[in-house]
Amino acid sequence: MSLALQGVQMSDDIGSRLKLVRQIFGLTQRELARRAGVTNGAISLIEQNRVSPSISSLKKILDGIPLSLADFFTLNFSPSDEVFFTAEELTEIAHLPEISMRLVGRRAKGRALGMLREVYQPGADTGDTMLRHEGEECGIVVSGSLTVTVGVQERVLNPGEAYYFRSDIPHRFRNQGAEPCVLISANSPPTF
Amino acid sequence: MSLALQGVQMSDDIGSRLKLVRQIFGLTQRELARRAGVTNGAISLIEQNRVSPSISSLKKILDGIPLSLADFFTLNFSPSDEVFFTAEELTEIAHLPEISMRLVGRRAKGRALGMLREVYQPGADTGDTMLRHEGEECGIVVSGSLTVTVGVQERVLNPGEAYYFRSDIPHRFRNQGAEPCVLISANSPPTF
DNA sequence: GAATATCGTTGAATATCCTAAACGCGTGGA
DNA sequence: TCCACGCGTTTAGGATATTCAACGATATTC
Repeated sequence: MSLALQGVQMSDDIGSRLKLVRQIFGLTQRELARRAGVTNGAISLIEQNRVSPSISSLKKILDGIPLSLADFFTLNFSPSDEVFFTAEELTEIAHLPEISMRLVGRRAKGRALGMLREVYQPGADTGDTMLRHEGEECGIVVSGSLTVTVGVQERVLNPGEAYYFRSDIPHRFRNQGAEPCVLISANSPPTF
Repeated sequence: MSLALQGVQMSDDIGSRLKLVRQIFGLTQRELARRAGVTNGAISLIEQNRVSPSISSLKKILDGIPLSLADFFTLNFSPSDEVFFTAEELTEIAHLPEISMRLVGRRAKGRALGMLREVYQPGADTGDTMLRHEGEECGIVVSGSLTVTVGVQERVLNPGEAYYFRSDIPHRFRNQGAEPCVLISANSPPTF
C-alpha cells in the first residue's frame, strides 16, 4: 500500500519529501508554484536539494497544498499494514524479570502512537533515573495497584485510575501491592 | 507550570519558538551557536523574526540542542498541569446509551495523545459511517470481546488482544458477546 | 568603582536563496 | 511533419540570509 518510496529519510532530504507530498496531492511544480505564489524554478531547485529553502518560503509552498509545517515534517510514508494482534503477538520490549512490557505491533519508525500492555510484579520498580524521554504519555490501571511518581507528585493508582504527563518530567513506576499490576499505557511520539 | 509564554502560535513565529526551546534547554545564544556551528548573531536575528532561516541552518541549530525538525514544529507549549485522575474524574465524551467513552484528563487542545476507557454493552454498535478522522489509533481489549472492522478486515478481539490502524480507514466497533466489553484505546493526534 | 566577563544586538561584507526568463524534452493535435 | 503546449531544469541577477566584528547593557570580581 501507500506510495512506493522507501529511501526518504525523516528529517533530511526535504527535496524528496516535498516532491512526494506534491505528487500525492496531484500537483505539478508550476501548479503548486502558482497556488503558493512562488516560482516553479524555486520548487525545482528545492526538490533537487540544490538549495535549502527558508522557513518562510517553505511555509508559503506548503500553504499552497495546503499542509502545515508540523505535518510536513511529521508525515509518515511507511505505515504498517498489520491491524490485529493476539496477546502473544504483542512485541516484548522489556527484558526485566519483574516487569513485562509488550508493544502493540512491531517496533516501527514513523508511527504516531505507541501502546503497551505492562505487567508489574509485586515489588517491581523502574527506578527514577532512567525514565526521561520526549513526548507525552498516558495510562490506565486495569488490575492491581501502581505507585506512580511524576516530578514531585506521587500517587497510588487503583483499577480504572489514570495518569497523563509530559515524558520529559522524571517519572517512576512501582508496584508496592501484593498482586501483579496490569497497566495499559500509550505514548506519543512512540518511544519504542 | 511550564514557561509563561502564551502568545506563541503554532506554525508561525519561528523566532519565539526557537527562543523558548533554547531557554527550556538552558542555553544562551552563544552556547547554542557554538554547538550548532553557526554564529550567535544568526540566532539573534532568527529569534527576532528579522530573518527566516533556511531549513538547513534551522536544522543545524536544532541539532545543537538536540531536537528534530518534526519535534520543533510539533512541540506543544501548553500542557495541562493535571497528572492523576480517578475513574470518576475521567471525562465522559460519548452520549450513547450502550457505549461509554471516558477520556483521561480534560479535553485539551495541543496534546499529543488521547486515551479512552470505553465500555460497550452487549449489542452496542458504533455503525460504520461516522468513524473517519485523521491520525492513528490503537487499543487493547481488557474484558469481554469486541468485533472490530477496519476497512475490509474484521476480527473478534478477546481480552489481551489489540488493534492498530490509521484512522482514515473506515472502522466500526460492535459488542456481539453477552457481557460488557471494556476497551482501552489511544489515538494520536487526539480526536477529542 | 573600575576591570572583566557574558549577555543579546547591530552594521558591513559575504554567502545563499529566489525570481525571471530562457532551455531541452516529450506528447498530442492540426 | 511540424507546431504548440506543458513538463521539469537551468542560468544570471536581485533579494535575502549569515558571518564577522564591534557595541551597549548587565552582573560579578577584585
